[in-house]
Amino acid sequence: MDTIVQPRKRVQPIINGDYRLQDIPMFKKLSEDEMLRVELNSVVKNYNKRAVIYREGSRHSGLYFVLKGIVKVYKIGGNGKQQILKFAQKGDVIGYRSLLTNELACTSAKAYEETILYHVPQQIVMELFQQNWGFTHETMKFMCKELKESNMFITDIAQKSVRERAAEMLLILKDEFGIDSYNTLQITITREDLANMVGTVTESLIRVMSEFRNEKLLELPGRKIVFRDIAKLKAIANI
Amino acid sequence: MDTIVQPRKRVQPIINGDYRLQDIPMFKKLSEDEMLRVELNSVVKNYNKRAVIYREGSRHSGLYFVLKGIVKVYKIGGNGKQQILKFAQKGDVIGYRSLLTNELACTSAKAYEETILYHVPQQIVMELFQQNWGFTHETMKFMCKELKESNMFITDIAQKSVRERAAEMLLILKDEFGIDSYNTLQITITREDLANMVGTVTESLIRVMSEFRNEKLLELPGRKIVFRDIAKLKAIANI
DNA sequence: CGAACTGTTGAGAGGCTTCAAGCCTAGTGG
DNA sequence: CCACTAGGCTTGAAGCCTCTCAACAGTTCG
Repeated sequence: MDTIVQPRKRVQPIINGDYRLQDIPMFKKLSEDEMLRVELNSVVKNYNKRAVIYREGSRHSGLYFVLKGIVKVYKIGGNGKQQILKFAQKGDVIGYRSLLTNELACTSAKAYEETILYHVPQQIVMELFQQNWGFTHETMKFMCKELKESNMFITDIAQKSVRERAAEMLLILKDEFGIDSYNTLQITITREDLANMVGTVTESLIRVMSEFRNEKLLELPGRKIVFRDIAKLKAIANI
Repeated sequence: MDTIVQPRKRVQPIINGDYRLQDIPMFKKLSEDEMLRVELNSVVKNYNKRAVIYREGSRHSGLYFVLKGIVKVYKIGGNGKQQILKFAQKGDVIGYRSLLTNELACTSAKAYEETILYHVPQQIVMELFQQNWGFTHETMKFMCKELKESNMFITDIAQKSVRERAAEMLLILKDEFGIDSYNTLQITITREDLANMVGTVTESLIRVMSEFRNEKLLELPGRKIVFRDIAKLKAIANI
């Protein structure tokens, strides 16, 4: 953890067009010196599809920034069923809760497709928090965003029907991952995982999706999801 | 907002045994000078039972620390039904999300009984964040605690039955507000609000409570809730 | 090519909500 | 201080939504 410059260790992302550290809001706040200190002490990690990043109840240190790919963050309920809390993608941060509280992880994280993470060790992050308010503020804002989303989700799941929640979740995925020029959702997700996001069982989710297809709101070729009538979906979602 | 000492404005709480600023974890991290600056610029506010502190969609600035009483924090769903997100009590902070993001409030807060809050204006809080890492860290840890609780609640509400969630919520209230020597819960809460916490309708919550009474797990004299068999409640809650 | 996983539909059961009616209590005003 | 009234509490009945169980089709990947 010394501060001697070690050019060999200089990481690729800063120069690679596909995934640049500068794209991450928190890193924009760092000075050149601070950025160098981060780069000298951080590691780029590659994960295959379905590889576990960390597991509920385990100890892990530092922050993980998503440079590329998608990470599924979830909890296992008492009956062994997954509840998906979010899909983190490029620019998102995971693992900050354990870092700040020194507690064991309360969620699990798994690569949902080929994923590249940037791991910054605990000591470096804590240094940045103490010396760079802009970095800290961005982190706090990110936490606030997640808290707001959690509060909305709690209210929805407690009060809306499966049909309403499914419509809403599809629209959320659309906003987060986008659609192509044919209105095809840009994330491939299994029915089971969709159900685990919505908070229902696979069969119920499939029935609702079939309803949406029959009502010409969606097309469902293979595992793709194509939006046909976003306005009506919004009306159903009640947002 | 000048820094001239104004002894007249020195607030009571610091010396009143009932509610002392020193009891709030974040304030423990402040230097004497910082504490004085806070005191010179903050206001003690009293709220009657049912008084609104802030409303969803409104703008409010600064942090509210609970010195005494209980604050109900909730959201209104699409159908107008309340979802209670938490009961804040002595030592808790509310309103930090709007402060950090400069967005409108995404929840409402109401005094649940006679309540005393300590309001610290935005500028002062932001100064403290920038100059005192201990204060900032405590705030972040508080946010992490709420995020963890949100994640657990999402998983529970998505996967557990009303009966399980009701048992769990009673145990959470017991841990947060305590019981007296007769095992009586130290918060008086209406059935409707209990239902709004659990995420169900009043009638369903009442039916479950009646079951618990018939099974000798609870006694329900008037509006009091007396615990008779905490072990069995834990078994039902599945925790 | 076959095994394992994913997707789909049907039937049935049961948990939860809705609607309705009446009782109880806490707080208010005379 | 007491009567009154509004709001909180409770139970019943009916029906819908969602889950469970089961069977089978389609897909993916070693």
